[in-house]
Amino acid sequence: MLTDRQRQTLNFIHSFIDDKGYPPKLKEIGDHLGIRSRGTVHRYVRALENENLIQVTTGRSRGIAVVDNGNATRIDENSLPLAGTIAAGMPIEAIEDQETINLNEFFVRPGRFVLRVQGDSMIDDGIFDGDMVIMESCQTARDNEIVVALIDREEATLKRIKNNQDGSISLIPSNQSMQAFRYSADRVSIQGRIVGQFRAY
Amino acid sequence: MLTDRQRQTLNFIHSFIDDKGYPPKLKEIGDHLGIRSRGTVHRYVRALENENLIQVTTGRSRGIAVVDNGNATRIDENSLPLAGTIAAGMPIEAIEDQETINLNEFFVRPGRFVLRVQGDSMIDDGIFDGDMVIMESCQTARDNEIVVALIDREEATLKRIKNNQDGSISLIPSNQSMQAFRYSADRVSIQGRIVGQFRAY
DNA sequence: ATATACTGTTCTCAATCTGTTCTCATCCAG
DNA sequence: CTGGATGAGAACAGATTGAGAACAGTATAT
Repeated sequence: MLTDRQRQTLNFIHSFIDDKGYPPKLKEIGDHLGIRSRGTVHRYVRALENENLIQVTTGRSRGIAVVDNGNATRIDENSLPLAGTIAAGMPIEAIEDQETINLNEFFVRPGRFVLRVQGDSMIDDGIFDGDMVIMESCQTARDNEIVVALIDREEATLKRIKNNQDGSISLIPSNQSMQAFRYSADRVSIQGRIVGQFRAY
Repeated sequence: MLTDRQRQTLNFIHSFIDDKGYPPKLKEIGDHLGIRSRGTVHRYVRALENENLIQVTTGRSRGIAVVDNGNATRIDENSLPLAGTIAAGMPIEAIEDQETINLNEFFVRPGRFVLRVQGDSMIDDGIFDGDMVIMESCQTARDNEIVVALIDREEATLKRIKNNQDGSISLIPSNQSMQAFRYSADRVSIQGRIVGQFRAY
């Protein structure tokens, strides 16, 4: 069973090797963890060796080798590395900072639900046929929000909303070839507003 | 028979381990449940141990291990209810079948990473400026796949790929107002192919 | 090769964190 | 009212963490 610091140490060793192709020195580990004492770092490395997670060649610099045991030594299995923005002129492999993103923590909250989108009424907002949208339950919405609205308690649609001054509500598709519809307020009930969208290829 | 708080404690321990890969500390449990006293949390942990639902290594931090009994009725806190397809004329609230979707299980695999997209070169594929794309590391790609390609080891871009018969490679933006570029194969290295896309509002 | 700087290793000391055990107070159902 | 569930917090022991000294082996420059 690893302590927090031991886990962070192992994590760093792995990503360092992934990144550079060779293992780090004690000082490099310490720099990353904010530890000034090589002795302290060495204690963690020793602990990891005892747990059979790495192998250490005694005495030699960079003498750490990871033990490739099949049962995934990846630390946070539910996170993906955030490799940065694609545009700047940089190889993806040169990912230095180990920022990660956990999709569940990012999107999953009480009161949210997922809908599969059918149709092309929102393609100008990048919501395509077959996409999934993450909605948050709510009863009201501000202008221009994308909401699921139930019309006449029968038909549910995903549209941008506009609360008109006369009290009526316009539901506006994001598709140049479709036109908005206007309903009296009592015919429309908001079911939720969009908080996310995703798609699998 | 568990009390509400005991059940919540057990649920949290399970999902924490699912999520992070290691068990929580008493304080972390308390933070999640809104309990300031480690002593109170400890009482719940002790109760769960007496019910044989977890095992505790006395004295050590994160010394909790789950007991894998089949009759686990726990709620998966990391899932969202899949409310169905939006189009059929049904109120969202009338969700009968509790199909759920777990974003992490859906998208997170070893060798994948996330990129934030900058620019409009893929808007016709519904990939907008600021969106995130989930990529899977790979060296080759088939025609028409969306890939991250590194050009001249300098510039990384997200484009559709086409392997031309003469050995050159075309990188095709999904934007009517932009044009494709063709490169000799040795100038282009594939970094990964798209497997998902998501966006937060 | 030799001197010098660097790196790994072992130890100790001090501060902080964490689990554990208790007691006291509050709230609620029967 | 009584008993059970819940929460706060004090007090303590042991675990965890960080700093740094001291030493030996290794790497590097001259």
